[in-house]
Amino acid sequence: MTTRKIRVRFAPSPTGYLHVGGARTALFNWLFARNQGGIFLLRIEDTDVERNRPELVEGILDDLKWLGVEWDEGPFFQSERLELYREAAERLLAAGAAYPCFCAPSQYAGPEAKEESEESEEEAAPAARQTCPCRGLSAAERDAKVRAGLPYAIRFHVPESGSTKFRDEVFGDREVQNDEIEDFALLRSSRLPTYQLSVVVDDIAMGITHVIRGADHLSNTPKQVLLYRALGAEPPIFAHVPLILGPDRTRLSKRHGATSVGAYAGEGFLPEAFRNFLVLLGWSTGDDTELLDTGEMVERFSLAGVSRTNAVFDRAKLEWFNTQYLQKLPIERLLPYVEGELRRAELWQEAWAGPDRAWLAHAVDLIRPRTRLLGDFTSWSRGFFTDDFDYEKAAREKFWKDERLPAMLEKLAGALDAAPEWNHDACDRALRDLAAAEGVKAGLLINATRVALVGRAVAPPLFETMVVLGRERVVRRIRQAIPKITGN
RNA sequence: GGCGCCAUAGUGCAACGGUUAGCACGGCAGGCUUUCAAUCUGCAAAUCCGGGUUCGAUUCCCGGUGGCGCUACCA
Repeated sequence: MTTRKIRVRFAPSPTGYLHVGGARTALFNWLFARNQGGIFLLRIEDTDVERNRPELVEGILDDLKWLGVEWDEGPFFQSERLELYREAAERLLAAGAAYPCFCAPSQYAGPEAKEESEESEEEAAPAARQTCPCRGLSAAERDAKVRAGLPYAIRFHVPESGSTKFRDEVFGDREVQNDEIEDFALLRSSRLPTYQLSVVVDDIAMGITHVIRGADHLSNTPKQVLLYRALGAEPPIFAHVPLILGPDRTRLSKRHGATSVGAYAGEGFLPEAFRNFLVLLGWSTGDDTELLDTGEMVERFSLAGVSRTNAVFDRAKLEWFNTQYLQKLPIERLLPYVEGELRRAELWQEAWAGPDRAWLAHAVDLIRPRTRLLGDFTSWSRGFFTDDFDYEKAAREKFWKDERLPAMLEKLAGALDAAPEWNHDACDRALRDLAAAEGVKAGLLINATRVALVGRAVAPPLFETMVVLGRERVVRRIRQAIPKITGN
């Protein structure tokens, strides 16, 4: 096979945050590089001055790091390599592979014009391939226009016959007739390169061997292959990965709610869970394996396993993955995430990093079977970490109805206060003895007490909760709750 | 409009000429009784349509339909 070292790249443009589609592309590139012992580099495609937002770059890098996708080289910025693209364009111009175009940019209709033509129904222009009139200009005419100071773009002269072939590891060998390809722009009249030019120049310069990117680039690939050849380079191997769609099967966008990686990080998803979910969108191991740790992912990833079908982003499944990781993550890996969550909620206490670390671990282990997101550690389980919590309405209505409760809870508080020991069995015995003496089912007291202790109907088992909270707090919270029950 | 790609339960994937079409999420129904968003059990649910090829098509070919993409001096 090839002796050349595999080199791949992820090339986002800072026109927005890192969205899930881009994240998945980055992940695939990274996995492929790691699997092949190759190099993964990062390149920022910031050649569109209009839409470019430099302040967004840092966020994109942060999101990639959060995901665990780390680059070996870069980030490289195209805005710092403009001279390279200009030279390439000039070279193609000199070689006759490109020509200056003096047309006004506006005469190339954008999306709006397209909609208009739909309204005017039938009369849609049969426009096959539109050839720029500037292509036919004689050398003298061109010189005259240039000398007159007319602004011009540089356009690639696509061969009028023949076909262009390339290899795609996902979609197979492709072939496109050249007469289907329009003369595309390489350099804008502002002397800034278009994507088509800069991507090829850089991929050549950076020795990229495999271009793994979204399938939305599939149709434009022939243009780039033409450019590689015109620039005297061998095209890389391509691998276009299917798109990620929203639940309505249209391209994922803000309309579908959170689409940025950062939003999911902020919502309390674990990076390992998010990554696992992402890798299975458009790729599979070939068997029924779903839970894959980083090592397994790297080991098993291959372009052959990439699907050709667009995938719908399913948040419910993402939450399931998160739940899985939340349950299985070793406590020492989970604790830092919980700490972050508690800090955000302003509930963090320094002692939990020191002497009370074991207590925190105990509480987290008790709470986690019922958690799906990190936020669950500060929402319904808030009462474990602070006295400042409230009694959920649904919980009060469901478990604080019996009018005998205030009296019984007062007795329970007394019994617990006097219990010879403070552990699961002692609490259990104290409560059940009381229930028996009062002639009520233990469940009545258990459920009412749970609400008194943490304010929720859905919460961990009671006696372990008592152990975690400690005798003093348990007795106090039961007594504090009593008046609220009466008034209910 | 033109060109292209894709098509298995609601969703993500398996089955790459022969299976009762498998797994997971979600859904629904029960169990547990110390709540449920925890847990256990069970159930429903798919090969887009029409032609071929073949002893045999989810699978190969053609047509249709649908979805998506591209068709920018955006990336």
